[in-house]
Amino acid sequence: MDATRQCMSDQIRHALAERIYSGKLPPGERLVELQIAREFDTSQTPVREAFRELEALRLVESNPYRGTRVREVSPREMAEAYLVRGVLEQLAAELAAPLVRGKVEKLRDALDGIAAGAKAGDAKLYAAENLKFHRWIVEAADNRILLQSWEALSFETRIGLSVARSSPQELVERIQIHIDIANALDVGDGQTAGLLLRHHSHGLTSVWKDREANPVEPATMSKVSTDL
Amino acid sequence: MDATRQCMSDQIRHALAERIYSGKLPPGERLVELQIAREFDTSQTPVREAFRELEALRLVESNPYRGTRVREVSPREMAEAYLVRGVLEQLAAELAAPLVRGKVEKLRDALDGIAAGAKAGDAKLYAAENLKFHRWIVEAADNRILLQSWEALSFETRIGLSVARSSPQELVERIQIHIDIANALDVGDGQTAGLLLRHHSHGLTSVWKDREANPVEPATMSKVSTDL
DNA sequence: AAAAGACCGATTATCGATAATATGTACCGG
DNA sequence: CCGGTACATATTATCGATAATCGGTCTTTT
Repeated sequence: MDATRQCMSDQIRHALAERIYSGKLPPGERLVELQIAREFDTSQTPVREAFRELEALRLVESNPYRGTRVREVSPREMAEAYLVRGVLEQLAAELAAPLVRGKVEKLRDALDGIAAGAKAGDAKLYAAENLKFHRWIVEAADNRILLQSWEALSFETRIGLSVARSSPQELVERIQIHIDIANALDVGDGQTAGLLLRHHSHGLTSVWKDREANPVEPATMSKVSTDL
Repeated sequence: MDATRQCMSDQIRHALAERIYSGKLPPGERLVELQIAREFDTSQTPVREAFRELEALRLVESNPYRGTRVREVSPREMAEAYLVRGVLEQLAAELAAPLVRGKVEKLRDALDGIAAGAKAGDAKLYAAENLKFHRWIVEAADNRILLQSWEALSFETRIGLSVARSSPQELVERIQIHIDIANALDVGDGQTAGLLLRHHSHGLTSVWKDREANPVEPATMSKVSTDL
């Protein structure tokens, strides 16, 4: 938002978020207030405020008098998040389609990146470009609330990438659906793009749902409503 | 979570949220840290922490060195929120249906409350029961992430109550769709229930879409909309 | 008179210190 | 040897005071 972050608490929040997303601070890692304060050459107060904000973003978790630590995301939560993300992106596609028909150049750029990453077996590049691809669609929907809701799930999904390992071949297989999505949006077919996105996201839940004793039950996707 | 809120910042957050939801603190109202601190007989620090948490809940908005105030929700945001809520509830219905088939007693209780509120023209009752109805479905989906995403929209929708107007007759007309939704869930038809929910929520966006130009006049505030 | 700048009061952001609480460890009676 | 209690230690929660910044007002300059 601001180029010049004047508030120390904002700087700290930014830095910590970066470390968490990058994996430098792994899930479960304890965050000690005075320790971080010393590192940033500041006092405890701004650190605590940064914690409160990070907590709201669900990046960290804190209990009274017991401290703050990087949040752990269970497989179940991952599966749940992908279900939600699926319907959000479906809506995004439906809203975006009429607005972006014939104007999906940027989306195809990300598509190229995805393909490059997949074929090179570069999971990091794939993840970055994939995120760019999906975000573009959600932003194109021109619905701020939708974007915020979607972003609120970014932690789960981003963290997932660094945890779940998909084979290079699986990545290559996922190229096609992204191509189909881009094509559908290009011709203004939001229904199709939406369905593809929802299916795509739903498919990813299977990666997670069997990793725990009690997996989430996905909806029957065979007859997905295409209304509205 | 805890019955005994030991942290002052939690107490403050709780109290302020209550006031905002109830309307005692109207949108736009400025919140001065030391003022609130004095009122709760505490210092500035816990108040600031409460602000950070409320900000994350999007109940308040703050700018560095410029203070914190109760967030204003624009008609556009309201319309956007209902679109998002629609797909979330659609997903909720699809997930919940197989789990609640034949076990929707509680839902019908809320249904009775909705009908009673509508027929009596009791907007407040209608609102409360309506909220209960929808929340029951989302909880029944047994997806914590979905519930969190849904709750994140509660501010927009709850605040809307005090701004939007619906005639008593409109409320009565909305009874039927709730009945249909409950019936569909009762027989395990999540597809139908989901579609009805999405349509229902989508329909409410129209209430907001064209309101930007002509704001509500105080005189007509008696007709309070209570839906969702 | 209008624009620019300095000043003032109010409020926020941060600090250093203190109180409160949790966790781990040694000690005690059994 | 074990369960349980008191103490020591580490860390969090809060406090009171100070520094930084904003917004408006009052000059000053052209």
